[in-house]
Amino acid sequence: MTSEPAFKSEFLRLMQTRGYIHQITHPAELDAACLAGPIVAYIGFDATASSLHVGHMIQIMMLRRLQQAGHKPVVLMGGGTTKVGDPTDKDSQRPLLTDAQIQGNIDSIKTVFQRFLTFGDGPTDAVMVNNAEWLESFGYVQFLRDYGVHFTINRMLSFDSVKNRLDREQPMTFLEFNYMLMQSVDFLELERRYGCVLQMGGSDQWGNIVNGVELIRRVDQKPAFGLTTPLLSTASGQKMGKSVGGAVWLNADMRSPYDYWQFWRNTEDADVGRFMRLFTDLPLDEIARLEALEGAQINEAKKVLANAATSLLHGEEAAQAAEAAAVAAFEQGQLSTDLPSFEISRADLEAGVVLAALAADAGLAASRGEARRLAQGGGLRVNDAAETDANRTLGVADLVDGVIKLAAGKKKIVLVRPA
RNA sequence: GGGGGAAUGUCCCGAGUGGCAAAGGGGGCGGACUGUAAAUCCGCUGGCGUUAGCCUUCGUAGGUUCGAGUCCUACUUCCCCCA
Repeated sequence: MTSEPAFKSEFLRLMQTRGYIHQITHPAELDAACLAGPIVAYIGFDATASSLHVGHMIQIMMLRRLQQAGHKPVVLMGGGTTKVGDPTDKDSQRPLLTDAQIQGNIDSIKTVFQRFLTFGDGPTDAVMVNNAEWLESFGYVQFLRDYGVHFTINRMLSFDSVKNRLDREQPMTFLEFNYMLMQSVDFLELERRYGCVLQMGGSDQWGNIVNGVELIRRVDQKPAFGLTTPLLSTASGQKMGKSVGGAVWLNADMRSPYDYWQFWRNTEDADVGRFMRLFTDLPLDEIARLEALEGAQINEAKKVLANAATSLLHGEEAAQAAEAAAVAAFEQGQLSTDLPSFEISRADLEAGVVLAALAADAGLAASRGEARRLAQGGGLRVNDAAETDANRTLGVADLVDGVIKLAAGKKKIVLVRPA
C-alpha cells in the first residue's frame, strides 16, 4: 500500500513522505480530489478518559498536516459513540460511562486541539463536533430501517474488531456490535453536514472506516475515502505510548511537560527520524541530517525531537524549562525547580514520614509494598543515595535546600517539599 | 432442544493431586553494562504490616469439608458434537 504511487496533491505527498500512510481506500481518486480544492476530512476521538495520550498524537498531527496543506479538519468528539464503546482492541466490555463523565472528558480533551489546529469559520478552519448531536436522536426502528439494511451480519463478523473477540472466546454484546454502524453513520452525517469526504484513523480502525466509506457511496452515491496510519510501535517492537509510570497523557495536569519531554527524549535510536517526521514540523532535510548522527551523538537529535514535540503541545517556554531541568538532573546532577514535585505538610514531616508511604503517595510506586520491593532491589534513592530500608523514617533533617529528592530508578524523580 | 468440554493472579498466555498467595512464559518495573538508546545478564511483579501475621484473589451465587482454584448444585459466557 505504501509502494510510492507518487501522489500529485500536496496533502498526500506530505502524508507519504512523513510516513503517515498505511492504507488508502481509493488512492488515485483521493489524490485528484485533494488537487481539485480544499477537502473536508475528519478523525473521531472517543471520550473514555479525561485526556488523550501520545498514542493519539499521530492522529492529531495528521489533522494538522491536513490543515497545513490547505484543507479543512473536523475533530469529531464521540459523545454518542463513547456510550456504546468501541470493541476494537478490547478483550472485554468497558464499564459504561455516565453522561456526566463523558461530557467532563470531552471538555477536558478539547483544550489540546487548539494547540495543533486553527479553529474558526473560514473554509480551511478546523471545526469540532460531537456525534451525540445526531446519534442520540435516532429512534430504534428508524435507525434499523435507514442504516441497518446496509449492513450484513456476514460481513460484520469478518471484521477484526469482531473476529478477535470471538476468537478469544470473549463475549461481545449486541450493544458493542453496533459500534461499527454508529461510526459509519457518523461519516455519513459529516458528509451531509460538511461535505466531508475523508475519514482518517489508526490501522485498527480500517474496518470501521471502510464501512462508512461504503455506506456513503451506497446511500448518497458520493465519493468517500478512508486513510489509516501504521500501527506505531517502537523499533524494538513495543507498543508505543507507555513510558516510565504509565500512559503519557497530553493534558498538562495529568502528565507534566517535563514528563512529556522525557518521553520523547527516551526514544530509541532507530526511531528518532521516523518520530521527527511524524510528530514535529521540522523540515525533512534537517531531520535527515539529525537522524544520521551516530553513537552518543544521536542524543542531540533526541533533544531536538523532545523540544519540538513538547513545544507543539505545551509551548516553547515549557519545552525549554523541561530541557533545562533534564540537563541539570541528568548531565550535571543538580536539582531544578522544574522537576515534578510533591507537597507534604510541614507538620507531617516534622512528625516523621515512613519512606515507603511517602514514595507511594508521591506517585513513585503504586503501593507501599511496591515501594519496599523497589528499595530492596536498590531502585529507590533519597537525595541521590540508594536506600534499601523503605521503613526508614524521613524528617526535616533530610531536607536539602528545602526539598527531599526522591527517585525511583534513574528517570522518575520527585521533589518532596514541605508546605 | 439434547450431550460433552472450558473460564485461573482485574495486562496477556498458561500449569495446577482438597492444605495455595497458586508453577512457567510474555509484558511491566528495578539493578548491572551503556549514551537518559538497543541488545544481554540479574532481581521483583495482590494489599496492609518492620517481623510474626492479617486481609483479598482462580466466571457469579450457594453448598459439602477442619480446610475448596480443585468436590456438589444453580446461574452467566464461550467452544465442540447431535437435533
